[in-house]
Amino acid sequence: MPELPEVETYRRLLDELLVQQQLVTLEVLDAHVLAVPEDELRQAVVGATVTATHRLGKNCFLELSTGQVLALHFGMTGDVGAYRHDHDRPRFTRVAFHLADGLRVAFIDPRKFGRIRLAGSIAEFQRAKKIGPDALAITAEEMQQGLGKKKTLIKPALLDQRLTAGLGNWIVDEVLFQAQIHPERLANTLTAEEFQALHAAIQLVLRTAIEHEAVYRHFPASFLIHAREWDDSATPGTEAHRFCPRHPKVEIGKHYVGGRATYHCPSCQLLAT
DNA sequence: CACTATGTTTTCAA
DNA sequence: ATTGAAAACATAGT
Repeated sequence: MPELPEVETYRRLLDELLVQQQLVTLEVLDAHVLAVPEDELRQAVVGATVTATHRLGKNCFLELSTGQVLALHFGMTGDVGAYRHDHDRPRFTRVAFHLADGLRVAFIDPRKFGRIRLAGSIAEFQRAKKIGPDALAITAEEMQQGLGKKKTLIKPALLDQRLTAGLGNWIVDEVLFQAQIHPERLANTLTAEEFQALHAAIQLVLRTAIEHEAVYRHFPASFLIHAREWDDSATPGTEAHRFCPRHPKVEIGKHYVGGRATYHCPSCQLLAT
């Protein structure tokens, strides 16, 4: 589930567990998630101390005492865990960083779309990956400048990490719902007021999600996310509710925009201006 | 078995 | 240079 709020939550955990700790062993259980040769990574990591953590969009960085930076991307299913003994190792742990006191920090990723990279600096990584300003840092004016020129639908534009980094599929739907903008509006037809509303919605959604450590079922009832199917029947009281939080009689629609499943309220989010 | 999935990257076309 | 559609990646869950 790693969009910006999840990655920020992971970063906070990694910060607590790793900062000022020395990495003594690199355990690679599945090299598929490594985007650098294993030996090179081991050489960079073993013996180094983590001096700080950072986040940019959906990327988390571990700054090493050597000056190098470990860049973690969690793909679609990445997660972070901690354990002390092999028999407690989380399922789907692909890489583990061992600390001097025995704690092991796991990079977990069932579907293996996540990647661990090495970079000289965050700035270098950002340039190489063409990552835009973080979604929590970007201003409404910058958004208007970046997205306002795009002759594409607003939803794919918001998902484009080069324009603003950190928004993923469900967050974009939530943001567009909160800003009451239809996902298929052309980006270059949005007004300054609409960019202001988008910016405010991004702040609201991201801050709320981080506050709840990205546990969706704890989000306010005013959020569209409850119409998604994930947290359904398993726990009583968490069934997907199919109606708009603002229009109890209007069913949330599901269709595909830019190839991605998209939920929106046909009453709040109109195509015509 | 059929189908979906929170993300990115590539490829091919218009 | 843009934009878009589709496929690919690897696998779990329903």
